[in-house]
Amino acid sequence: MERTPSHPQVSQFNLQQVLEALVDPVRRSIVAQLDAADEDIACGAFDIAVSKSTATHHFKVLREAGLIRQHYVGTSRMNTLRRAEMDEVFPGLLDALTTPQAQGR
Amino acid sequence: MERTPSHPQVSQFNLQQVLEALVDPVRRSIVAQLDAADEDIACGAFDIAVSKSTATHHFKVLREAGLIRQHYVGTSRMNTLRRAEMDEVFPGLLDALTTPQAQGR
DNA sequence: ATAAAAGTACGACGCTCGTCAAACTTTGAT
DNA sequence: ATCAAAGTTTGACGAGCGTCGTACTTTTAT
Repeated sequence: MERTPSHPQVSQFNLQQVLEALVDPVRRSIVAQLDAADEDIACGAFDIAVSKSTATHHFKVLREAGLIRQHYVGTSRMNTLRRAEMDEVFPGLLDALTTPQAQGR
Repeated sequence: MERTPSHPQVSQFNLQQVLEALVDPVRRSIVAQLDAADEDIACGAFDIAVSKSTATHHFKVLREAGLIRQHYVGTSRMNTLRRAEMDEVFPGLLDALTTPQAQGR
């Protein structure tokens, strides 16, 4: 188990990869839950209807796209939305997706 | 050949479908070219590196998602970006993707 | 009338993606 | 020491997507 996963730098953010991450509804739900929360959230604490191994996959895709940052606390892996960094590179993108307007569709 | 294809109404726009349309680089390129132009563009006049049948497929996906409007002029099928309508439903989304900032990544 | 131009429709093919179960690893609690 | 909790890894499977070529349709030009 890799305990210190690599995160891309802001300079490496790539639109194609970010969109591929955000096109999946489960992953978009994860992003929305992180955006709505004001604390980090453990992988197992999300409201998603998939198995643990599938969840691991989704978190990996989000992390590698630069959307979330992960770090361990005990056996739990905590997740943070890299909001400011994403906004810096793709201004307006996360706003457009986390709006209640968009959420409703 | 269907000469009057159906276009979704604004009330039917769906985020999942729009993102699935925009995640493909060829389709995003079509949207970008339409956004940059100030006139309608015929299907055959786009700078895309795929066959005609594949192009037809991409235009269909964009149309059914509500991103473009199509109408015939002779044998040519003209395409228009439904910018205002998209902005109304998903404010900021197209802006975020057509920014030179985002284009460069 | 004939032919060219512009797309469309239809299969078909490969590849990727989301999904899961099972086995494993690491940490923390008893 | 043991055991439970939380994720990860691996391999597999099925579905869907992007792609193409070929045949077809509709319109326009000759």
